[in-house]
Amino acid sequence: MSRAQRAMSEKTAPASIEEFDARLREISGTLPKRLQQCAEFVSANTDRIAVSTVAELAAAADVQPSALMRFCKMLGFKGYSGLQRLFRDAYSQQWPDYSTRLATLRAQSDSAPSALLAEFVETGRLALEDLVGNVDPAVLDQAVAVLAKARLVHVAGYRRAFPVASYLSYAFEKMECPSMLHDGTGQLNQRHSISPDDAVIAVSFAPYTAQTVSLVDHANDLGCPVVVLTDTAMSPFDGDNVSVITVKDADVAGFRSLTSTMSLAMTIAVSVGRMRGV
Amino acid sequence: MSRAQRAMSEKTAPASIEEFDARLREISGTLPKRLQQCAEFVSANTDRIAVSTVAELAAAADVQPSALMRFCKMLGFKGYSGLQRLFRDAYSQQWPDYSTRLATLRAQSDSAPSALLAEFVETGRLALEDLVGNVDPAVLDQAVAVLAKARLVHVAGYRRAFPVASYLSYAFEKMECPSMLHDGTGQLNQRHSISPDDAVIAVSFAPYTAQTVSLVDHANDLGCPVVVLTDTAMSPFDGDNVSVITVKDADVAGFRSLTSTMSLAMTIAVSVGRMRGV
DNA sequence: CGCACAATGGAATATTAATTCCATTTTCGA
DNA sequence: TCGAAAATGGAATTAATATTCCATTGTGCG
Repeated sequence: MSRAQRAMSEKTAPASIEEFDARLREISGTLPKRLQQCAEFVSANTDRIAVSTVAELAAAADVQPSALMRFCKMLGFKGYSGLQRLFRDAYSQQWPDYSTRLATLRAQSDSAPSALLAEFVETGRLALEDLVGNVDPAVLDQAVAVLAKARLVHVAGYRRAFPVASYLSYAFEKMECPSMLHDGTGQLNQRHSISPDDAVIAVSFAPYTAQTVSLVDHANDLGCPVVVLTDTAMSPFDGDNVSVITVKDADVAGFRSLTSTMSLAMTIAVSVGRMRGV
Repeated sequence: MSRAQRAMSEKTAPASIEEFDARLREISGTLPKRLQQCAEFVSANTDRIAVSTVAELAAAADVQPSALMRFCKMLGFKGYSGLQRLFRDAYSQQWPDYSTRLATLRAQSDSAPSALLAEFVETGRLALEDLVGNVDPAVLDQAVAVLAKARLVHVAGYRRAFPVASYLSYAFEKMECPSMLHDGTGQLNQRHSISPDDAVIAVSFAPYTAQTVSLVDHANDLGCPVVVLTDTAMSPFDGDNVSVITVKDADVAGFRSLTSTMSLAMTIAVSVGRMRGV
């Protein structure tokens, strides 16, 4: 066993990305050539660790798998799997398993409201961070353009999507964009007010309210462009004139936090307002 | 081999996330129970696919690994590895950390909407962080206790506070708590339905809608306890039976992001529901 | 009601990937 | 320049993981 290896074996494995970075900086420079090569490649490609095998990473770094193994041990890990676990967890711990976490929450039946608040806040924060990485600017631009061109914007969203719809409607009103909220009051069917010159923005989450689905289909059949904000790719919204934007908004205690959807909705509304204002 | 499985085997595997989504939508609904369960879980947790083993994903979706394998084949993949490869390849694009992605989004000078989205997200995130530190658990507990004791909860909030009020109303309905949304439809004045056995939760931001202020005063005069969610300590809500919770929700482009208020409102609603459920 | 076929769970097997081992090469001090 | 220790590459071994298979359960139809 080499001097360097002996030196590391006393150390314990990094427990976070920060510790990993620190350790890397600490040993960098004291390493033999091939291991230095590993260090450089790894620190420049941390994103690949979670999704690559040793063989792949070794090939990409132009070293032998065994060199990478030695490098991992140098950092204090038991092997490559240890290093990989760190990066996989860092990525997916962002979206913890809510079924299990909910169980824990329910278990502490005396759970104070403030614990629940923390849960909502944390979920909302992660949802927002996720939103930034998952929205395609091109799709967003296109949605805004479509809505800005419309003579009248129809806003639809029922049940838990209704708060978003109503805020959209408020924003459009404030910016003096002609819009109409399909609120379902009195079970009146307002869809006959939709014309091909208009546009529709619909918000809907699983289980997709039948009324929303049929409204979207109706508009699509008329040749009226539709923008849908929804939760998963499994949504039943489809058609030549329909563009779908998916937002992941995790549930807490059975209720969607709506933070991401709200932020996205406001972005669209304000952008439309600005574009029309010009 | 089942009919469904035969049908898929002719198809070729999705080559992109978009194709994957399309295929998922296509077969969804025609699937047997367990495979539908896979479809739902997978489409709601696409981010986990790249970093999980079949066993892990199956456990999280609460199905057998073999069910997940059948599901993969249904989509046209040769096995789980095929599906995983698709997501691993797409993984690195969304890896740069939050602040990097945010900066990228902001910098898209050709696209005003994405810069605005970055703004909304960042503001919302800060507001959420602020919220946890600034809400007094004791006040929160007291508010929950008051609402949980009520025979009927009146929910009020107009204009930009209305989305919050309507979501509160939705949550109460779902949890089977008797509640009434004062929505102002037809300018009808619903305040005479308030009795001293009830409680009111009102949401209002500057400039405080007169209707909300007078409703709160009315309830207070009746001896009916009131919880107000508002923005500053300067709000005109006051009275022996009134407890005020302030939430700081920053503006972007003239519009409140509502993320904090929504999170707080949901916390209260769920806590009330739980307390009543006992 | 019972038959046939589809769906499912779980264990057995095959495949792939991680890890170790050792022979060979390189480095460095005497 | 030689020898010893360190470093390295690549194959062999071991562990983990994906995949298949089959017995059992559920379901719809005659």
